[in-house]
Amino acid sequence: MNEIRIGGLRFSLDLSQPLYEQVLEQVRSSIAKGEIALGEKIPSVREMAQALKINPNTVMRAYQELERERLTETRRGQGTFITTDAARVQEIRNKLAEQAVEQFLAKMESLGFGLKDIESMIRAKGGVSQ
Amino acid sequence: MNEIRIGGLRFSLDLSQPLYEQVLEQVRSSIAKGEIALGEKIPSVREMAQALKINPNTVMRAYQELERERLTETRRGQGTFITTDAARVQEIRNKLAEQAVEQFLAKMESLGFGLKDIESMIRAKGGVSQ
DNA sequence: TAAGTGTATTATATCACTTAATACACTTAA
DNA sequence: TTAAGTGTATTAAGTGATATAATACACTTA
Repeated sequence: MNEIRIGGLRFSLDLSQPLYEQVLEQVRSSIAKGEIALGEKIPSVREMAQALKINPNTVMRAYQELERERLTETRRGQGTFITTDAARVQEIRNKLAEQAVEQFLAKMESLGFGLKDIESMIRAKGGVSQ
Repeated sequence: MNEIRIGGLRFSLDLSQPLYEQVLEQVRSSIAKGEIALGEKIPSVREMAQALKINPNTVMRAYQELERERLTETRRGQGTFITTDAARVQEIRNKLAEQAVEQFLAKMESLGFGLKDIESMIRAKGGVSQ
């Protein structure tokens, strides 16, 4: 539970993956899930770096990718804000989900599992709500 | 379609992932799927390296991991052979599938998707046989 | 004007991965 | 016995991604 809370966001970083990627994915998930409101300001690069105890450049790298995906808008001198474009958020959310599904099905297929197997395994594991 | 065939195995390598990991996973999948018979010999380290145009050390790394997982048995001077332990193969196959399912569900949950959503997306994508 | 933003640059360090070149122990077949 | 083919170990080197550090600049706001 190495969880860090800052500006309405939750982070837990480890060494299993590049830091910038973890920051990117966790902010992105928060946006996709609607845990952080559209138009809201997220912590500044320096603030985030200090809170997560990582280098500002590493945070920058994550923030720049978020902007490239148009999930955030950055205003020089003001800060970084979640986009107000709800459609864009849904677009990204669906794209990421599709990628996850494809990748998952490919993996399962490579192990020789069929659709029926996969469905029953998911139902068995299903600790997911709804 | 950068596919390479050697000793009943199919490989397609790229730069998106460590080479030794790709070799490992692709041999492992072939075993799990039963595409290569139990007890069968797989190409020698040097032979495989030459065919895939990679370094013998890189192949070694993959082969050693396969042996650690007890999916292969190596006999000095003779070669590397698929295990004859069918139960072990199923064990690994199921373990990998469980991991894939867990990781997938975690990812989907992080995007705010529930079980129903997931099931319908899988049915929609389902290009998998059976 | 001062403090807080995003941004860019240069340098350095570390680590995983890969290749290369050799060498050794073992097995098998000629 | 010998030669060729196995797995295995070692040492060295190069490369690229990642992360840090230090600094500077442009912009905005109070």
